[in-house]
Amino acid sequence: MCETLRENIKQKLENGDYNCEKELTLSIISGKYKVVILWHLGVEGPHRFSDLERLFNHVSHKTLSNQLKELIDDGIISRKVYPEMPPKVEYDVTELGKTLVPIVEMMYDWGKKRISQLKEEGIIGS
Amino acid sequence: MCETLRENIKQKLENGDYNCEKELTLSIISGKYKVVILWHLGVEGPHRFSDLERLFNHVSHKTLSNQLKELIDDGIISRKVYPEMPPKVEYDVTELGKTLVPIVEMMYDWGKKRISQLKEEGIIGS
DNA sequence: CAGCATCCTTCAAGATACTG
DNA sequence: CAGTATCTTGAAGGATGCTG
Repeated sequence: MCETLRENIKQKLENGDYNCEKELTLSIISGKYKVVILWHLGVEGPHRFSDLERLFNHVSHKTLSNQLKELIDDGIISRKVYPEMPPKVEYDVTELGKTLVPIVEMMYDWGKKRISQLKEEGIIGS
Repeated sequence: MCETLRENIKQKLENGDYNCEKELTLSIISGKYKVVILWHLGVEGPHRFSDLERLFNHVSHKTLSNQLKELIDDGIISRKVYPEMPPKVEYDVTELGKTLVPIVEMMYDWGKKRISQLKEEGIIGS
């Protein structure tokens, strides 16, 4: 739902085709790992590529790489390369990205509460 | 990104496989029209199927129908049928759904601000 | 009016292999 | 270590037609 939804929204914006305010936000955070990436960077600070890779057990290089690239394109995170061998790259949230973190945190809190509820109702195991 | 991502998350929850708090929230609001549906129902009140259809110029019956069904499954919105001819069906947010509306509103506000910024920077037309 | 069934398109994400 | 390139696939979403 990413590359093209994102492109799509951008085009709609360029055409002044609204109803998009929320779609824009959604288009930025939609993507299997983006919210979680943002949460870790926003709450815990900068991470290296391999750190992020470890956080998501089964993500492929390419997928993680793409998600990061899109977040960079959208101005949400930054990429800092240390000229070393072996290479070291750190990702961090930008100023713009920081304004998005509260939303991610609310999503986190909501999800946590919802999971507790579901457990109390016996719908999911504890 | 919906039906199966959603199923996937549910299974992960059942297995106690975490990292999911935010994924749960995202899995519920991901879907091309869900955030916008939620916003309209949450902010403006109940809507009929055809009202919603009119809000999204190019949505197909099936797609809208699916999005609504999934939101109902997740307990976010309710469906009320009036026994009339022709049929009348109203959708509204549930109590649970109401707790999600603030997040949607924040997404709306963030998107609006971001769009203004982009306009000021001359990146998109006004 | 509301919505289901069927078929079809397209695109996000995975697998795998290679590079500075 | 941190990527890119290519190829494949599964599933979200669209189009169309039928029904109570």
